[in-house]
Amino acid sequence: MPSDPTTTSYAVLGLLRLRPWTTYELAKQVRRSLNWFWPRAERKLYDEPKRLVADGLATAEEGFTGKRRRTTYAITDGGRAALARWLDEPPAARSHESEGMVKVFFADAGDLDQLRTTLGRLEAEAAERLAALAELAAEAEGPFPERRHLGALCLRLQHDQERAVLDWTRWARTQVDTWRSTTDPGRWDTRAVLATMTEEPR
Amino acid sequence: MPSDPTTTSYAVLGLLRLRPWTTYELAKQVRRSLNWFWPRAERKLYDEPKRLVADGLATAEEGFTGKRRRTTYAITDGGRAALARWLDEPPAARSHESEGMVKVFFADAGDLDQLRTTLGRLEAEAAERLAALAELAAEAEGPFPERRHLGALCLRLQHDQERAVLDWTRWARTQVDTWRSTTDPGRWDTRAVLATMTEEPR
DNA sequence: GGTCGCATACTGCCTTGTGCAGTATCTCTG
DNA sequence: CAGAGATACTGCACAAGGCAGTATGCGACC
Repeated sequence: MPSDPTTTSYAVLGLLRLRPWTTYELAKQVRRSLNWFWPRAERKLYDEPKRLVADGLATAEEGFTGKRRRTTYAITDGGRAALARWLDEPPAARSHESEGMVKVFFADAGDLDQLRTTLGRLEAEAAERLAALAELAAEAEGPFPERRHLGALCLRLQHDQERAVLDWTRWARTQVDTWRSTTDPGRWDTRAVLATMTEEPR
Repeated sequence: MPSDPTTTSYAVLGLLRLRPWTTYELAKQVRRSLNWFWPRAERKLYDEPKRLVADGLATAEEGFTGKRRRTTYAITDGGRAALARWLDEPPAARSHESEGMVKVFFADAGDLDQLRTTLGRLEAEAAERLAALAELAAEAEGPFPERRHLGALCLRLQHDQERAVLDWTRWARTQVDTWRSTTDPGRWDTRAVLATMTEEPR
């Protein structure tokens, strides 16, 4: 017997609820939307629907494009029910991974130029992502116009977070430029920066 | 021959550069600091130093507390060099995981109450994390006062992102409260929300 | 008509990482 | 002197990532 469905199972199930998909289409759709807050390798998205079928949450239909085999997956009533139940459960804690921040944190193992380069790369990344989000927001017609309001809600958060990162990279750059070295911030007022985080509204 | 060190390897190496640690101490230190932008299970942190030793980047010293075995790891010169070289490499892309956002995105599989509950949980989580960050910022003396400026830089970003999430949860709540159902936003102006993301400074 | 490049549609395999259970010993407190 | 919590790990099963490899379909261009 298969173990409990994972969040990734439910994410795929959520898409299957909208319409049937082949795994290839599923993978592309995930890259457009879910990838922002639930990134999963394409490889994984080819395995996941099989598990859903094994659990009775989806069905698989074999088809052909000429000689090429093609599996289309669709949600079942049991899948729809499981999805609705899952919405009630408390979500797992958020998690952020940023190798760039690890490099900033350990910047004192290198020099100021290395730190500036890392900050520049983080800035470029944030700018690119913000541009990609703006493009998504500008699209007049997405594939599911009846779900546009939910997309807008999610896009808004993604955008605000990306904006925060971009603004930070620029601020960090100006701050670091006043340092004497990665180990000596000179007259930089560390305490003042920290204080802004303690004297804030909740 | 072991494969290339991972980001996690370098993260542990970065801490070993500061002083020698036992894995237990290492795990606790990671939870305090790195966990915010490079979260790794405690289990992994027990394996990682062994690989560093195998690669010649660290050394292990067996010790005893009474009868209890205890391994203390320390960085080598090769480790210090590898760490400095690693700082030059472009960092991997950031990645954010939020099961809560997946639930918001697929909220149309459930009702408004479920969506409101999920938003409430996301808000509580963000508030807790923000409070934890404020506490870290308020600490007069951390274990490495000479690295306080780097900690402040990282803390600032973490704080700004958390703030963005908290503000969003509250905004989202007010918006959702005007909806008729999860599938019908009523007079809510989806287009206006999306427009704010396209008409912005870069 | 042919072939080149890109899209479609997967599978295998190895490594990384998570979560949980289990096994000790040490130290402090009442 | 018992019990609770901290210290210090290991084993195992499963989730997930990354890369290479194997096809076929289809449209563009010569």
